[in-house]
Amino acid sequence: MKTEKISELTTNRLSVYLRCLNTLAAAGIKTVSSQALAEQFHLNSAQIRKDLAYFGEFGVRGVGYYVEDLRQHITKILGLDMAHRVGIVGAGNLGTALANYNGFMQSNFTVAALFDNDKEKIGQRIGEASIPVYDVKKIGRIVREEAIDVAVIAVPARSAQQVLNQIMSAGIKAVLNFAPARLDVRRGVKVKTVDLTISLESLSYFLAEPPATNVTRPRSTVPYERIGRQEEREL
Amino acid sequence: MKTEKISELTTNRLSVYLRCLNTLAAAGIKTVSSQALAEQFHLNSAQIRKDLAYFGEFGVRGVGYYVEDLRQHITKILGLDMAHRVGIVGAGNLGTALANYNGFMQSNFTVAALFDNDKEKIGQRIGEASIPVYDVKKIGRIVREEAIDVAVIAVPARSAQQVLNQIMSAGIKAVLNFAPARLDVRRGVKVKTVDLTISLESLSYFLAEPPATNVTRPRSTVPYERIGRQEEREL
DNA sequence: CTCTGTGAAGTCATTCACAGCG
DNA sequence: CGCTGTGAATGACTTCACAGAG
Repeated sequence: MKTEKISELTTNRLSVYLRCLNTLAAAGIKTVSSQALAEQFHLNSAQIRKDLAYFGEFGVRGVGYYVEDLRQHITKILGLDMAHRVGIVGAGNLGTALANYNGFMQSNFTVAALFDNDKEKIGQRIGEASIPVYDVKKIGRIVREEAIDVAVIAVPARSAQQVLNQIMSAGIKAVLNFAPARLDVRRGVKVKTVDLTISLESLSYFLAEPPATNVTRPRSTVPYERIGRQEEREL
Repeated sequence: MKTEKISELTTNRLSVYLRCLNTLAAAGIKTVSSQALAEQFHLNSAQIRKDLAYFGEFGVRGVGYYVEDLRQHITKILGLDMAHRVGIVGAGNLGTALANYNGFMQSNFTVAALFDNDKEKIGQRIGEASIPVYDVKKIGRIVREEAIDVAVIAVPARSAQQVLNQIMSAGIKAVLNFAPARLDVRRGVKVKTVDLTISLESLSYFLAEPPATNVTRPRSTVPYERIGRQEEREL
């Protein structure tokens, strides 16, 4: 355990490891070596050990890791032992789809509010969970009242910066952004951008490529689609 | 121009450059130097030049790049001069939201079909564009009939591999996957995964961090949120 | 004897810095 | 003289390989 700075690549992989451990736990597996984990999920065993070693010595030499124990450690490290409350800005197609998306809950995230500037939508309630839609101007107040700590930007690119500014002013420190736009981010705030335009255009390049430069991949079966040195950059 | 292998990071950035050039063109700017481009959009000028130089010598020494000319070159390189037809598998919240999403069209993508296994949904038509929902079993035929060349996976994680297999059997070579799952990919097929679980859990880590390791960012204003060596890995 | 934790080596990406074209 | 295109330098991430704990 060395107190270096933790790369985002590492935290992304911790999330993957956690998912793998959940699978193992569900299958009743009690212990697992880094090598077994690597083989089963197409990861690299040294990388697993190194990632984990940043946070402590969780393994037992000659044995491996205790699945349940490691699961709890990673949950704690990722802060998933704390509940998070999410506010989604933009109650359009994407925003409402995300509000109904169940994948949030599994990681201890609850969608507490939607925000929009459309008079028609404000005051409505969305989905089975009946999540209220507030005026986007009230972000500050609602964030406080609802103890929201994570924001999602699901507005058109042209409004994204303005929305982000309001979000940051409300004191939110973690933002998931779906707008295909460059955003200026205040220090101490973390924005993760999911840019579908870039993803699609990059796929298009792959299709456009004349020869088999396509054979960039080392194996035909790819490790968890390589959460490695490719892709998953900040935007 | 050296015919090396092109990294996905480069193609991602080409998409960003294209977006920047569109902004410049809309503002009536005719030429731009790599340095001006870098400053305005928080990029690195050497990287821009290097990325572009992979594909040819588009610049003019002493002048820079002709905006319109470069725009067309990048459009061609990314294969965005060809129309793409998209099939979305999974007509749930996310799938239908994506079907209605307009951002696709701007890059010459058209959503031609949705697929689902829910009898209730099959036969319906979704959204303003009235996109038909087909039985997921008919992927092969519809892909042929509708000349679909890009697939989107918007189904639960447990079905994702099976769906991908059908997609690959239908001859699709480019896939955008939203299922938080490890997928085994056949050689010659490109899968880009957008894993919201990982994104969220990684954000959670940031919130959980006790000290200011938060200050990972070099500048307070971040270059297009750094499509660099951080994030944007394959999953 | 197995498997972790980790220094060292290797690989890949970004940035620097400059020769040389226009 | 300004700016591109690019080799060289730097930096970041991954993988190797092994000492040593259990």
